Amino acid sequence: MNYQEILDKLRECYPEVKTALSFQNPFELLIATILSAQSTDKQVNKVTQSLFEKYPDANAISLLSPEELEQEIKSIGLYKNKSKNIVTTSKMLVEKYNGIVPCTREELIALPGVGRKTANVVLSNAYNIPALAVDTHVFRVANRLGLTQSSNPLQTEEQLMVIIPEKDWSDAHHWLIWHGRIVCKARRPECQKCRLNHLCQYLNKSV
DNA sequence: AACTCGGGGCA
DNA sequence: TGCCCAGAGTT
Repeated sequence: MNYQEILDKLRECYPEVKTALSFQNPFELLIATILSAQSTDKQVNKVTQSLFEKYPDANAISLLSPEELEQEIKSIGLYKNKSKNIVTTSKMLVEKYNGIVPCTREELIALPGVGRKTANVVLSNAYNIPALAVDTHVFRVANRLGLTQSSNPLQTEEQLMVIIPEKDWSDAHHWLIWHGRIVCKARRPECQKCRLNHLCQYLNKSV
């Protein structure tokens, strides 16, 4: 399998690296990424605009009750868990890190609501620390294209980091997500429109 | 490994 | 009306 050919094709298909959650500072990116779990980026962007206007930092959100935060974010779904986690996370940021989002994977994952994928997003996008975030799209698309042969997201992450140059980890994350959302969808992938179908095994084999 | 959280967008 | 969404925590 020619990995480089697939990666070149992805870069060609998605030349400008699009980030659905384009947040400037680490705190906003962290909260937006926690909120994005199983929710669409449209839903998240709609909620975060007013949220960060009223409560711009960890200290402000740490003073809210989970019920108060629920009212701000209830339109995105899964809001009870997310409200509780975000308030607790904000309190931990204030108490342990002086309100600053930490920049190690271990410290990030220790925050409630933050798993490996969210931690990697913050590391790579907010702190420019090389990390390859694997979500459901990346996991599915990388397997279908034959970039990986993986049974869980951590395996996908490890295998992709071997194949892809470190400088491209963040870009590759976005290529694979965009491809997964637009073409290589979970249920009804549009293989006839896919510009990688000539070198993809998913069309001929059923994965 | 399976289950739960969930309102809103869209066909 | 039914299906699905930039995951994480619990059992």
